[in-house]
Amino acid sequence: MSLDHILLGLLRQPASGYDLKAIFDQHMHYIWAAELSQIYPTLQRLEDKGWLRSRSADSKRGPARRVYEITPAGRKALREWLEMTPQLGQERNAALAQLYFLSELADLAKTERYFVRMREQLSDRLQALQRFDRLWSEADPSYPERLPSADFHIYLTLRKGLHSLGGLVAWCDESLRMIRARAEREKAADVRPVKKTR
Amino acid sequence: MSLDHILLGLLRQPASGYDLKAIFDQHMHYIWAAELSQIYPTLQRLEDKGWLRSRSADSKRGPARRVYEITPAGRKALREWLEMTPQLGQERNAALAQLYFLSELADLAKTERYFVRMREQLSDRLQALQRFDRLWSEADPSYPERLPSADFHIYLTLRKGLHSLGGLVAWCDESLRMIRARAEREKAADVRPVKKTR
DNA sequence: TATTACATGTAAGGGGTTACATGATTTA
DNA sequence: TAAATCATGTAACCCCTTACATGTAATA
Repeated sequence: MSLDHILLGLLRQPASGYDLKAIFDQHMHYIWAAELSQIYPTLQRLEDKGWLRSRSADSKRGPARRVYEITPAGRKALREWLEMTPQLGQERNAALAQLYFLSELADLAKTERYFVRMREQLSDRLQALQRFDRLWSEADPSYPERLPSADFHIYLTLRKGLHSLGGLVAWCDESLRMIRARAEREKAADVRPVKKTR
Repeated sequence: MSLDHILLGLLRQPASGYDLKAIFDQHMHYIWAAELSQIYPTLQRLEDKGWLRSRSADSKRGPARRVYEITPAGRKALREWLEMTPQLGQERNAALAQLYFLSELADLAKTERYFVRMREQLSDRLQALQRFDRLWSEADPSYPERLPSADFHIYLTLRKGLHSLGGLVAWCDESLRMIRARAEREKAADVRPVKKTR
């Protein structure tokens, strides 16, 4: 049901399916992903439901655009969703599941590689958010304390990304320290007995 | 594909579908969720594929248990999955989407309520993890530095939970401070003009 | 001339949830 | 005697992804 309500939220401003895809990719990628093949039928369904209305508009190239907009009934549904308690979903973290079983490989160097890669991916994302944060703060004198309400709420979602990615990068660093200390101990425990038994 | 490999990982120890459900709920809830209605057909499919084998075993009450176990081919598939780069999925965070649009309600008290509830849910989870962490550390003298390899990897997944939940609770606290400061300013800006225009 | 961007869709299939069906044994 | 636990499964449905179909206009 979440995609429905996200589309309602975005369609407080009129937009086509194609436009919405661009918004998902450019501005909401750290919150929700959606493909065009899911967006188009969802828009039709929401229009059938009376939560959206659409009109045809011509485009410069390609077929005519279908531009959707929220209706009063849609706005009511959106507000009801927003009044709900925060919708925390179940965890489904494949990367964490890999780590859970990674001792199967019986090779600490593989675990170290896992964290090196993980850290790279996370810190790329973190740096992108930090860059966005910096550009915003430089461009907008009201940032962050006196932002208009809509921007302030978006700013809070940005802070979430910075906090949780920051925490995860710190986790990687801590883990790498522990893994390397363990590797040292393994090496020491491995070499000495061999020498002794010779 | 992740559930397949998680089941392979768990079935290095023999277990029935019913047992696996209990493991998901009790030990893997912060990593992955699965329902019995998904587990049973998946086990059959993995057996057809040659990654699992099963035998019938009688139970004290209810129908006979079907106990599954990984095969050498399954272990190969598991290891290949573990060698893959960490499988970070796309974000799909409904609660964050709610916050993104929450200015629609035009009521900072609603935003404050959102964070109060969010903080409750997160700190419940955090406290459960902290409690588990504490009990483990008290029960196991090898904790955490000299844990056996399998336990050490599970410990690292636990640290992830502590880091990211800790970061999120800090985010809630920071947000609540900012929201309350904003509410103060709103009140000040609201009351004075009214008095003036009278 | 080939690729990219614009623009809308359908079809097939995978992954997951909710509800239903069945029935024995233990506990309250 | 009713409820909870043990135990296995099927059916219908929803959400999402990948692949396919179609065509125009600008850009490299």
